[in-house]
Amino acid sequence: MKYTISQVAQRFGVQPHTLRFYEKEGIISPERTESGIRMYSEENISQLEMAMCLKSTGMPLKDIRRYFELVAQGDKTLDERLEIFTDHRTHVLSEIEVLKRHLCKIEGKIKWYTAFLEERKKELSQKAG
Amino acid sequence: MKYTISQVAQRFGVQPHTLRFYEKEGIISPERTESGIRMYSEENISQLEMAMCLKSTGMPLKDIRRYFELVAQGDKTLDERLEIFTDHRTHVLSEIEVLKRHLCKIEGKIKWYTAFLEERKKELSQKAG
DNA sequence: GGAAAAGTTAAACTTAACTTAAAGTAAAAC
DNA sequence: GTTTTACTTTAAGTTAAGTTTAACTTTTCC
Repeated sequence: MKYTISQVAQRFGVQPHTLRFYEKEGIISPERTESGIRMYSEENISQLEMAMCLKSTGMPLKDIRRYFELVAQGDKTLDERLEIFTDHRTHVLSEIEVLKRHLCKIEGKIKWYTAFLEERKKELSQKAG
Repeated sequence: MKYTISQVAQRFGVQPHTLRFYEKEGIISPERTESGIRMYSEENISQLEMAMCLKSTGMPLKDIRRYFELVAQGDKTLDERLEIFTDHRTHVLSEIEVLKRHLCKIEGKIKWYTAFLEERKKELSQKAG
């Protein structure tokens, strides 16, 4: 099964020009029909899935391009690709830790504000009663 | 205890000009000495801590400014401030979920590559042996 | 056959969060 | 007293990841 640019765009929630932009950046280059229309293969789709995974975990486009360059170079780059993933895992784990740590602070604030507002409500109803 | 701009900068791992930039953006405005030198109070420090917490969890500077504007307006804005924090908690939680979900994919790749490379190593040692 | 979608190149624009530079004055620290 | 450090303003530059516009051609779909 092959897909047109707008089908793929819709699937990934982006605009067609974004996919052309990614292509220009050397990330995913689909085959073309004789007349020059982009046709994305199933493999292109799963490449894009990986690209989106890396992107939404904070990998810059130039590093994503690098990864796909290595893929294109075949088996001799397996070690380097593994390294990219292990490094990126470390990065994602530390991002999660940062978020969790700060989440605690935010939840502390929420508790504080909630308690304070609750207290104020009580006082008001006492005065009223 | 009061702190100079460079002491504060060092503490938060930023440059002095970044703190001046935040001031220009209406986030944290320390008092000045008679001669015009910025002196950050303990309160300024804890404000900055909160600002950094919000920033590193993805809140844009303009929203951080808005929060401090509300703080400056006193108790009448408590509800709105609580809402900012509860909304932001939701945001952070969903970011953590996204990261965790994609982390699984990345770990899947790591397993796959590791197994593949392991297999290849075995084959090589068999040929050699 | 006409509308909708796809193609092209090239350049300008956008937003966020700074950074750098220029160019000089003033204050503080040792 | 001299070397840091801090101050000012204004403006331009940077990076990332697109978006928008222009201006026009070509294909495909109904």
